[in-house]
Amino acid sequence: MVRESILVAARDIMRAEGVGALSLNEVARRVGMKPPSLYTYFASKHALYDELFRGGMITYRRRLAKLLQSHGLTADVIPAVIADYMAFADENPDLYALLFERPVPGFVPSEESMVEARGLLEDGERWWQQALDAGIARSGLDAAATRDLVLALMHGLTSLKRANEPDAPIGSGRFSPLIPAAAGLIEAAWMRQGPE
Amino acid sequence: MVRESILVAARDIMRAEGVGALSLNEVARRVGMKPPSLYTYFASKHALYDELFRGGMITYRRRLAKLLQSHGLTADVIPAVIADYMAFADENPDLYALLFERPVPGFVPSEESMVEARGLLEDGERWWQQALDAGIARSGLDAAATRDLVLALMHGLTSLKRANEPDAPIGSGRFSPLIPAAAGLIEAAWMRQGPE
DNA sequence: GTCTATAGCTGGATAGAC
DNA sequence: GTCTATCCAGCTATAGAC
Repeated sequence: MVRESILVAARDIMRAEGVGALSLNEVARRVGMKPPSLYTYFASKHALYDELFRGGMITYRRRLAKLLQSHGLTADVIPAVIADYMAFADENPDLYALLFERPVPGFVPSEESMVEARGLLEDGERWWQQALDAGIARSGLDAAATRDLVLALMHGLTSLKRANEPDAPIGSGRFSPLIPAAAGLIEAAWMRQGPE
Repeated sequence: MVRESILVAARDIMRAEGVGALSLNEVARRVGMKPPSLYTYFASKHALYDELFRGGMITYRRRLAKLLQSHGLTADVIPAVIADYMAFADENPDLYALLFERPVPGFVPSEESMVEARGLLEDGERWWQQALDAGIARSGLDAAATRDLVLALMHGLTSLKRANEPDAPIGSGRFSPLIPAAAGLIEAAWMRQGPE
């Protein structure tokens, strides 16, 4: 599909040069077209960004759901959730930046895309709600706040890793080895077993 | 000073349009010059970025040192450190992005600037080393890793706040109200008083 | 130190032929 | 659906007059 090859070329550019460096001229060059022909497939550069944004959200949302479907959200799965977020960022640095760092001045996702973004947040809230209801976790916060604090921790590790040592393999470097300790923070504070 | 007014104009643009949207043409317009005249003061656009990077690092480094000089790094000062990082980002979104998110493709800070960046990291390591040596904190990690994990937490909260609700006043919104809970995580896991 | 002039390149997007 | 031609604009940076 031509459409697909355009998206692939766009992602290649974003990965190599940065999300903000996407250029339709360069996309056209790579897919062997002249720039005006792209407008048959996308109404504008922002429409292309938007499609990648929505597709990326859907991809990560499914990926996270798959990771949690078997276990539910328990203490022992938290390191895997954090590691998977970091792995998603390493495997898809273009999508990670586009979805979670908003680096394109003036790009605002469409309402259709925001539905997916909100869905991801709602998924997270639901999982934490179940964990809190089941007594697996006692954070003293509501489910949304619990989700946000864990999100901050995993996003912080990942964002710093991307900015400071993007090419460090997972398992080495300053940040990915901290994942167990990060999960340990949550566990020690919220998931200690024993009497209340 | 002309030099100073150029830097101010550059920051205004970065704040309004995004760090990547800085343009020497626009800077010249704002300071009432023609673009070539800027080259009397800065060798290139990257040199301008670099000056802002180094100045921003020095500013934040001093700010953090001032915050910690009286107390040292104790459990009760951690919320203030996190809140101050977030406040620095809200007050200087241009510098925050430039220093801690590396959003400019191709911009690499000069060695002179990296001295400051490394200095900030070393300061942080030193403070945690003192806290660990004094028995104030027991993280089970070395000082550098302890610093990095706390940094991830405060950077995550701040980065998400900037991306998702940049205009929320501190005290409202999804993220800044989580600062006490974030500090509580650290405290509960590492700074619990009492027998080992 | 500031200017004009200009090189040289990039970009997004549209009109209209085929 | 793809193209040529084109518009209009932006940009960094340099040469050289004043």
